[in-house]
Amino acid sequence: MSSNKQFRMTHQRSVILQELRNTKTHPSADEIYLKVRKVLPHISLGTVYRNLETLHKMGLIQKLELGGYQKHFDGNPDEHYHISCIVCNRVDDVPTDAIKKLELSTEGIKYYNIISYNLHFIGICKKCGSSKDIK
Amino acid sequence: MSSNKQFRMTHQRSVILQELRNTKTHPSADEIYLKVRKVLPHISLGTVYRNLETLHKMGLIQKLELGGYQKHFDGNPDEHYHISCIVCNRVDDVPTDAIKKLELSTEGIKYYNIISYNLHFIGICKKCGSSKDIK
DNA sequence: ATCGCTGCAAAATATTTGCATCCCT
DNA sequence: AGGGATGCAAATATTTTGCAGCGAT
Repeated sequence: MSSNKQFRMTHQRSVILQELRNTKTHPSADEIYLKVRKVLPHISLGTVYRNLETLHKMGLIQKLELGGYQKHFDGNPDEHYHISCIVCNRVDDVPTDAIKKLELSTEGIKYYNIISYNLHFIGICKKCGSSKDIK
Repeated sequence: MSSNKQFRMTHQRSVILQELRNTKTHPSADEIYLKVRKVLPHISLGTVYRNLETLHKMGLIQKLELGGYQKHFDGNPDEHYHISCIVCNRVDDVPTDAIKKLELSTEGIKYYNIISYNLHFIGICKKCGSSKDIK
């Protein structure tokens, strides 16, 4: 009824998806744009944004809204958690087994129909932590 | 040494803080701007942004980066969780006792020095859930 | 042959910043 | 008096969108 749109797998879309799958750094849209341009020099930033949104709707990638200025993207669509460095903003995966127990009772939440939750860790990465005053 | 700046409590800053403390809706910067203008008609949006940042640095308010387009602000600086509606973007507090147990083992995370974590719930609020096709 | 997708550029949003002046401490 | 804060406006930064032509199915 509502959204029966056919998604196509264009060359641009495919290259963006491959780039994300081959990267562990959870890049932002403009970082993806710069990388993809090495393969497709004429691709536009608008196309990158549109494809990231589409790939997200297709369930093939994750759109990470971890705060900060930009959104980041993750080629792994399976649920997992992230940790980001408050100094350099890098984003890493948190291995699922790092979380011993997450037991929630959402009975106290009456006004909402809960769909999911995000657990996002904030810290300082080894690189930034060891270089205290090197900006 | 590094940041020994003296913060002043100006009229504008005070009004913004009061507004946030009297509001439960976790407003965005422009919503705060519109409300504060009723008291201070000549305040500028830049001043609102600067003060929200400063009040955050002073530890008096929280800056919520819950994804989505804008940042939201919370006059309650104490740690608590939030839930937002994917339809209308409203943000509510999650009562602490709604969380039965959150037991984490962060031993699996080696590369980071963990400072904190955000637990952010996503759902559909009663108002948006009951009106299925009313946009 | 559809109809979604692309490149380009302009527009829309959100936030930051330079500067002269103001005013809290 | 000193230096942080303000108002105004211009500048950034990020993301979205209109449009004519292109191309996947």
